Amino acid sequence: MKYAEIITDITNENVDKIFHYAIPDNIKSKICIGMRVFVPFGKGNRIREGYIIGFTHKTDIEEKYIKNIYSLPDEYYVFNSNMIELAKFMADKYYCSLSECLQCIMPKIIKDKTNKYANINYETQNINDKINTILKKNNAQSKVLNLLLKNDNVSIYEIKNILGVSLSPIQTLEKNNIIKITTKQIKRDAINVDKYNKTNHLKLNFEQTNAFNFIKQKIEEKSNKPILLHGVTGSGKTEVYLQLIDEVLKKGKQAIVLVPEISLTPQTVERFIGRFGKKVSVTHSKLSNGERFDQWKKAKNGEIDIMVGARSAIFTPFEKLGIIIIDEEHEATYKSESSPKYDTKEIAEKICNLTGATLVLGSATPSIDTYYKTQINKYDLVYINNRINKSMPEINIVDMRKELDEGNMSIFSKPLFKAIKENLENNMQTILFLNRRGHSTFVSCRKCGYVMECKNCNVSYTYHLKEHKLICHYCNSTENVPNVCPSCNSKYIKYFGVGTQKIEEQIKKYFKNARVMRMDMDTTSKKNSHQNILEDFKNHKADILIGTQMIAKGLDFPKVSLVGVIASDITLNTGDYKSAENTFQILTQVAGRAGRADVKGKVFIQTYNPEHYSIKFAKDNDYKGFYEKEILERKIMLYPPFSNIFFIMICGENENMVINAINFLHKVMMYYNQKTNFYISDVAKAYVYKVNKQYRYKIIIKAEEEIRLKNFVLYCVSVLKNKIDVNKLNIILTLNPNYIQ
DNA sequence: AGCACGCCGACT
DNA sequence: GTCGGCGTGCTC
Repeated sequence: MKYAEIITDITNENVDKIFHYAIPDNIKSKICIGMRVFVPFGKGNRIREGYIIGFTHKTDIEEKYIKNIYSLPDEYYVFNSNMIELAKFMADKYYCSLSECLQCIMPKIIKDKTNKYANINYETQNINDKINTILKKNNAQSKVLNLLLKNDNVSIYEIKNILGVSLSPIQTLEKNNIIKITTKQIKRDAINVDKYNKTNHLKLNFEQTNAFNFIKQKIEEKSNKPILLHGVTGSGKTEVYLQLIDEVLKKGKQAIVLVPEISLTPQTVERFIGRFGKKVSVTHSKLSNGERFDQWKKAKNGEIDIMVGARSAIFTPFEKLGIIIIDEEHEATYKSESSPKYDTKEIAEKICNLTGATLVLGSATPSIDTYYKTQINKYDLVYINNRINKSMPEINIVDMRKELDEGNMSIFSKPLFKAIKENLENNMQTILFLNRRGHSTFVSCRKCGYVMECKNCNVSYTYHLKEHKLICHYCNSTENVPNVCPSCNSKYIKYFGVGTQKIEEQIKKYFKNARVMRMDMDTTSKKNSHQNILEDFKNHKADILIGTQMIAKGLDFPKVSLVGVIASDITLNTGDYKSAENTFQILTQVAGRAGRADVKGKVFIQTYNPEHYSIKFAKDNDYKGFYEKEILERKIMLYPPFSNIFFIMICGENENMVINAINFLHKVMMYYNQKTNFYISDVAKAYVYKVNKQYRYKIIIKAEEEIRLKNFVLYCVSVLKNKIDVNKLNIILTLNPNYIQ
């Protein structure tokens, strides 16, 4: 083949296409698909990074315009052909450039693989004169200086590759203080496998065995239908995963296991490493790029066979992938919120189609979308209806309106208060769940109604007790609490609403001897604090754990026999079509924390909407009932999975420019919609319409067909970009977003 | 995205 | 007569 097909690392739609380069003889024997290359690009022939996605012998470009590949920086390929296919799929599906997708798949450190960087040493006396001496000579040193004069922080590795020089001129320049070489510290904490005790397979019960056999057979049949494992909380799904992975390993294949970041606790890691030891690697967000790269290489070289990690672990480059397991598949974090806005489940499905691996999705509360796919026979379904050896917790709904009628103005209803008291007396542990951090929701004046708001974002400030400050949850700006109302000068400026801090304060007030811990964004910002809190609570160093949704997932604490949900209405009243689904899921998940050992658990759900179906079905632990009701609602309202929702937001500091652009876009859409007949909303302010001084306006479009909808939006946006200068604006396009903003 | 080219106004 | 503003258009 005469030419290499190359995608540059530039992320811009104008250059999002294949460029053809000739292959010089000296690299012909080494070059292969998926390798990185350095190529001269553009009029200045600046050296840029590129990726080989194919070879060809024909091109429309005249021979004389074809340039040579400059060099190959790596000895190995970064992408195999499946990954290139995957990147193409992503670029098309998530409307972004191929370059962006390739760079999303590859480990970030590859881009600056070495940790030594060179710069001109401007601290040296008469540095410019010294450089000019050297530059006249036209030797290797002058080449290096020319490069460094144009670019800062060039890695030694790149200098050698780009210029084709040896280390020697670089060393000489350093010795003469012309350039300075700095070393970036890369920390490598490999997992110490030895500290984990080896475990063996546990005996599966009837339902687990059934699920295991079902999936095992699908793997053997090489079925390319994904399988949903619907198992109630505490049903032992993880043990099923472990034994399935063992089956896959026996066949010489490899496994990827995805769990939500907050479930990636030491307990989870322990289960996988305890069973499979050195074959397992774990990635999580706290790893450095260097550590991540180590794992990537190990996976590529077949030194490990199992990767456990959060969302991005889906791109682990196993050559013999046999199974992908996505646990807690309903979790919103599986959707990337920044470009490429990929859905991990869709990516996983694509990878399985490309490699023949089997996709297993697991959840106690499957997403409506996924469950729907089992009902229309796109996915297989297998379930575990019972906990391993215990009964489900007893769930009580508390009508907070009645409590108020009876004169109870406190955060805790009488039944919950009594249960907390009894539980403390029995020396058992309690979890109190509230989906909101901070102390109070907002600070307002009882006399004039003035509410303290953030200056940058139009949201009310949240009062934080410990800092005694008002904190904006959108931009993190803080302000002191006023003594008098800034509007009417009255003293009656007060805190309203409830946050986790307020609950902590109240518990300490009513239960003086109780040991209380709080777990939310504010108490877990330090490294390991998350693990430390959970570890301490597990060891019964506290009686009551108060927390936000990070305590709702997968924790298994035998002494927890009581769970209280303080205000279930918070997730219910978000104005999102998924609010019922989210409420049902979070209630079921948090209730599942109660009574996992030999004590029957009790759950109290406080709500002002006791009749709401999401709360009722959660009480009865009736997923199927909830699904039937919810899917009907979705069908009537034409919400996903019966439609696709496109969320378009335009942001900018100049509000008039934003309004101007979005109104124009709306007009274009209405014009072209005469043919397509989609549902198009009016232009509206985003829920939080000012964030970080940026004004935000939105349009929402609903349509049944995903591809037509996407093409429609992209076309209309291109019309907008041609007619109006949008350089100072940010146009955000999201198909089926997790949340409407 | 960058970078060069190019076509107008201000200044040595 | 030259320097420099950034609008336009191209990149194998």
